[in-house]
Amino acid sequence: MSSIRDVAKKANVSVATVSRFLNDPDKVAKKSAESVQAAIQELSYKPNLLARNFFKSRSYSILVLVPNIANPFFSRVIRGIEDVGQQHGYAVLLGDTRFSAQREAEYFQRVETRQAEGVIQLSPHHPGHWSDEGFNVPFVNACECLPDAPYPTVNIDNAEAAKVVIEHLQSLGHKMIGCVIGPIDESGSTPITIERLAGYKAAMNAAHCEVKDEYLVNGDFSLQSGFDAAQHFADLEDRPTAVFCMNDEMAIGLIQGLKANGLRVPDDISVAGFDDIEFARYSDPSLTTVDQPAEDIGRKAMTVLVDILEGRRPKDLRFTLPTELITRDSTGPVKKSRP
Amino acid sequence: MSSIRDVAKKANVSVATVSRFLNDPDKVAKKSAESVQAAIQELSYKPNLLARNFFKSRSYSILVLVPNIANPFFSRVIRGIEDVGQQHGYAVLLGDTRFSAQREAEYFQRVETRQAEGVIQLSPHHPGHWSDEGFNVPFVNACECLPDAPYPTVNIDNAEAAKVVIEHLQSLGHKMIGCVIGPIDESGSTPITIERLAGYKAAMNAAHCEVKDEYLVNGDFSLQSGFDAAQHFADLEDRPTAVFCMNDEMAIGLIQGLKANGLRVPDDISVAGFDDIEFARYSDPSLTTVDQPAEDIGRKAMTVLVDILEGRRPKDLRFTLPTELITRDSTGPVKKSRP
DNA sequence: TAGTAAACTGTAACCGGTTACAGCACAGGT
DNA sequence: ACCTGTGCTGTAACCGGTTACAGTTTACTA
Repeated sequence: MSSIRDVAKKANVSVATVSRFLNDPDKVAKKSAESVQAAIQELSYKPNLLARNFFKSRSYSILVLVPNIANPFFSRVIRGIEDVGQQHGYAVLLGDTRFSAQREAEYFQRVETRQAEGVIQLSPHHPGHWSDEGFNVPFVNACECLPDAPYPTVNIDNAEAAKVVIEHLQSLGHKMIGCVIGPIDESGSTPITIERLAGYKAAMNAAHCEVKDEYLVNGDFSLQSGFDAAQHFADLEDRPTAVFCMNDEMAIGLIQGLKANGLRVPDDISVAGFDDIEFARYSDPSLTTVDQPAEDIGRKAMTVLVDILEGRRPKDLRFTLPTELITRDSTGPVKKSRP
Repeated sequence: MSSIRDVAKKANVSVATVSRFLNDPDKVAKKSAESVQAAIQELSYKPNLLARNFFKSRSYSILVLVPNIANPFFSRVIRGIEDVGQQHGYAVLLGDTRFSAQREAEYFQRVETRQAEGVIQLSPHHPGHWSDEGFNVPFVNACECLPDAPYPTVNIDNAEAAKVVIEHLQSLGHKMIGCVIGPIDESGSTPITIERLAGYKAAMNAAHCEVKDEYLVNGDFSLQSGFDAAQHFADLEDRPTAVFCMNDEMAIGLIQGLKANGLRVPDDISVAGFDDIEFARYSDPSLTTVDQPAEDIGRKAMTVLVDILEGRRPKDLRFTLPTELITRDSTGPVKKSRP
């Protein structure tokens, strides 16, 4: 494998000239440039970035911590991250944490040992949890963020988006509206569940709709948990006429579960989801949901991280991206009476 | 940021001793070990892996090239890769190529410049396409592989799996069986389409079922292309009684499209997919499909690559993992006559 | 033609680990 | 007392780039 010194020898110049040619060709005379170029060709020389990065003490890599890579919403966020990273010459190291704090800590080692320069975390876990120096690590939190985080966050207005969904259901005449929530934790480490729940309750209160305990069902964002929730609602005496699910997977699972219980969507019960994953359009009925700009969230998060890494202070700590209610066929007007 | 020399000074030993302590504590005297340990603690020293990797000329990273990260099947493969990588101390660099040869080439630079030691490619593109030295790069091809590739491949027996699906449909009485195929290219760069098509044709021929041109519809593995294919079948005079789709997304799209055309699944037309993504179980009707061991494919591919990187010759070049037909509700017996 | 600024080039130190090699201390055998 | 082997340690070279600094050439001006 040829090195810069081989090229220098072949081109009859010094290593410094070769290095300069590679980094800023304008700095070397035309004649030198030509012979260096020729030597590089001939030896099919490729600079060893391990050496360059070592000297510069930079890895040009960033770490993405994602709780579940198999979730199509996160995949899209990662695609956005990746795209901006590639444009700026940063590689993306993938860390699928599977909701395990231990795995998070393992991956975080990469940053402490300089293999990654910064972190984008798609969960709300604070880097301070992993190491004393956590706070100094270039860090951006996306998707699920604590509202008072001391580092940049990129997400949406979850409460507002949930409120818009509930208001949509209310505009169709629904008053008894259930909700399949995400994992919830008193310590406040599950902000999206908490925020979307707050939006749900705010809209319910504003319209003087009662939020009965039995309207709330715990889920874990999986298809199965949505399916299971259907049984609960089907068994209720005073069944809600509409159910808001905190993501599309649970909504799709719920719809199948309701059908399995002989209930029709939206005739007997309307269902709304959240995220607008691609499958939402192709569920039966197609799913009313909230479009999150997943790729844009990723792009923004990476853009902010690149800014930090290149020494530009981001103007802001809070980046809130717009959402859009996508009305499809899973929500419809409430039926006055049941047959 | 403290270096190994700082630790050596504080512990009153040489840098060599510190290095030895870090790499093989048994090699240093107990007394030295203790004082080095204490110094490391005190300075909260973390070895700079950029330096270590540079000296060893290793990056302990591998590159995964994936045509579409948003596809849940690929996500699962990546999860398997990642898992084994983490176990062996390798980081996973993600390269979402979006089917672009140019992006593939850009990512491949990472290998040429030593930022990644090897490549797992989930498409059938030969590394020789990117660079003259491509052949020497530790390389494993998974998921979609050329049958005569000179490098290790990890996948399933696509022809056999497709044959099993068709035989299942035939056992239900179907003779007119359509097929929504993947992208196809005469140059042989689309092996899964070609192989699954071969399996389909083999089973059809074996049962003396005619394969009419109009039974074959082009798709691109997207939900939308499945949806669009429905129109074609709905318009046919001699409509097939069953359709095999080369992946689950197209099957789910097809089912929705058929319903939109007033056809019932499976009563009017049976539909089978391929991959057994999580959504297959929750489509309506639930989807008969072929389970691919996605995570295992990823695990095996990474295991083979690690073997190569650590100098162990893999025993084999071909790794074929088992598939399983999952019979659900989207396929049913053919109806003798239509109303 | 000399003088000076600008353009270019080369030497060698440097980054922070690893490791070959030589050296030292000590135990045990003769 | 001497030799040998074992266990541990330190010195310094090394990996392949980058770059400060000094030196040389070229171009232009007076």
